[in-house]
Amino acid sequence: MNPKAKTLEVDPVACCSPLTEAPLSEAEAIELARVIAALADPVRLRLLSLVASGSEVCSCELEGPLEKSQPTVSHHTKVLADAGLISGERRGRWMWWRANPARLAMLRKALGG
Amino acid sequence: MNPKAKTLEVDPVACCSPLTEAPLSEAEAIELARVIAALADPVRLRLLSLVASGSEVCSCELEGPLEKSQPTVSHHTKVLADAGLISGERRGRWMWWRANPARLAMLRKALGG
DNA sequence: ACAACATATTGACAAGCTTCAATGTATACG
DNA sequence: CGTATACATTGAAGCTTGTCAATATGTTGT
Repeated sequence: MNPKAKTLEVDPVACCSPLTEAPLSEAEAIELARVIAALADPVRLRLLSLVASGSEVCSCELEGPLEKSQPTVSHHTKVLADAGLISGERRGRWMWWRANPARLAMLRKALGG
Repeated sequence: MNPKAKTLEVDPVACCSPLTEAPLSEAEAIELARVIAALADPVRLRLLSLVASGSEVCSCELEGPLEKSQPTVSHHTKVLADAGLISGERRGRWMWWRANPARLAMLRKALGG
């Protein structure tokens, strides 16, 4: 449909069997690493925790707590959204972000859950 | 004791409350990101899955499956060990690696488990 | 002591990442 | 329409990372 859509181009809730059970294939490892890399940054971890511990957060409410510039916040929300960890919805001038719990659950399962 | 010891300089089983429950502090986020960054690489994910799905694996058994040079494998084992995710023991000429399940459990918990 | 082997370290390079200023795009309100 | 607001994109600087050749360290057996 949309050839440019990068968000959620892969299954959001299943990636690979727990890495404690069987060796990962190279393809599985690449896909999993892409999601994990989205979390391998302190600013994005805090951003996600702000979004996930609330119900909905708009971008304008993130610059303050994160102490980062507006382009930097926009960049990080994009990385997290491309990894399927958050989803954004535009309402008026504001972008409202919410966490995707299933995606985090997938990660925990891949990590041996 | 050993001022050079980088491995496990932090609590291996507790880092921070689940990021779905409360916003992370900056210090918690930095610490957590350091561990997650160790997993944000396809080669290290496959390495860890090889170690964790077996009981014990020696470095010499990793170069083949990973298709990486010996220094590269050594680098990756060091990164994972510094993050507390695996532990190595030298027996004779060989380094034997095993996974630290508690460390993975800590990660899953921090990710909302 | 010497040679062979397994692993660690160093140094170097390419690639990627984080950050922000500047600019672009889209929405809302007079 | 024009202006203000919220967010996205671009481009560039500085830093980090993954990789391997070369080399060093440590261990085993002769």
